[in-house]
Amino acid sequence: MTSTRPLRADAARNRELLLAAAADEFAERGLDASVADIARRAGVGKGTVFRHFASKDDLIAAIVLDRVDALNTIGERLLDAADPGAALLEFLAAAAHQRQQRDLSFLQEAGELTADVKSVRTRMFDIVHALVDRAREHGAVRTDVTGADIVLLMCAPNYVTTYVPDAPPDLWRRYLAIIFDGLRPEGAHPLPHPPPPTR
Amino acid sequence: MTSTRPLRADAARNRELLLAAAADEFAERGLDASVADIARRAGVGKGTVFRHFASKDDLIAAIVLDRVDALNTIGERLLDAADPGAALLEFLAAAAHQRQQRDLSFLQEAGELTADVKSVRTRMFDIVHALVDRAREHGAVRTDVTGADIVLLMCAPNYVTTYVPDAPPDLWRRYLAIIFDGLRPEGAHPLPHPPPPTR
DNA sequence: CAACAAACGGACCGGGCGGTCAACTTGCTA
DNA sequence: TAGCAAGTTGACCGCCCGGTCCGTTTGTTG
Repeated sequence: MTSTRPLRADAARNRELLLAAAADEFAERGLDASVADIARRAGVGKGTVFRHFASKDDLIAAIVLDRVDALNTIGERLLDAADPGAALLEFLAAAAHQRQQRDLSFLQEAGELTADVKSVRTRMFDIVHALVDRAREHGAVRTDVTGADIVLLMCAPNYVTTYVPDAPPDLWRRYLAIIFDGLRPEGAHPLPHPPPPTR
Repeated sequence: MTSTRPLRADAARNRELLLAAAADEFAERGLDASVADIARRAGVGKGTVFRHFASKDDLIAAIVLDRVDALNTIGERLLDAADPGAALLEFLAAAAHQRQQRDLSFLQEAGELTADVKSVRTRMFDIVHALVDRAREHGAVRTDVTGADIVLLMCAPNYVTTYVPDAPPDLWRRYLAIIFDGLRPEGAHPLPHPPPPTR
């Protein structure tokens, strides 16, 4: 355990400024927004970025960690909701709400991951699987979809809206509704391909 | 009209090699695969790339044009199919089949587009709208989805599979089926957000 | 308030990118 | 088959990126 003494006041403030600026910049310009731009947006020098985060990937990982962790907290709370179908829907809404798809792609793409990131990811998978299992048992979701399916479909609502310029901020709700209707048992047609492994 | 005299034999061959190599490279590595890699894969020098295409964007545009055009041809053929619901599904399958989502994102993102690209795009929108209208009138698709919705959802099946490493090549069929079930009238729940404008 | 470590900032570096160019090769045609 | 335009090539250019480094500033502590 690296017993780390508390940050100096200005350093702590800058760290938060950086995280916020980076999140904004990534949301606007995608993951290849430049470190220099992020620093400028936060009002600090570029060197400061690397004082707080070992590399750009490290900065991204810090953001992802925060957000997936927040999502996990929501998910865990929903695990004993009265209506499992509504709980799953709410979880997916929460995921879409904070443009989670970039986080997800980072979680998958990044070659080797920190232990932190790995653990938060498997925890998320577990939660999704549990939510889906409960919803399925409750008859709220068709019997042939798995947790792995939902993990993949999770960021689709947000993704499709990236194609419309100046999209209204909650257009994703429309596509989440359509996709969720496709997950319901009513009117389900058999699926032509087996699900991917759980991993 | 630039009345262009026919290409020399080796030049024509190299052009095809380049288009094929670029399509492969873009499919594997995404749109920021380097021009140098594309040239190497095609077995030509880097300068040759720029003799055939004014810029990297121009090369991308040429590929997109080809593929969207091919898709349009399929779409037009499907316009007078016996079963409009099946026709729409088949169109979406054709779109997913050739990893159309990168094309789509280029069509939308690229700031200013060639007249060619613009025309092929509006033609595609028209075709999708016609397919959807027919399917809706036939009762194969819920009444509250529009052509614009389908244009957006078109590449989602492919997109979601990009997250699974070593995905089986037609895993997208599974997610197309789920999404298409969400488009059917049976068991449709009202949508919480109006559709985006047609443009 | 003195003094020191912690934090900061921006010039700087190496590398890879898209794109250019001039010397060289090659397919076509008379 | 001779000659030339069309085509090819890879070294080269300028640019921007992630990351480093060290002289300077600043919060903290006794």
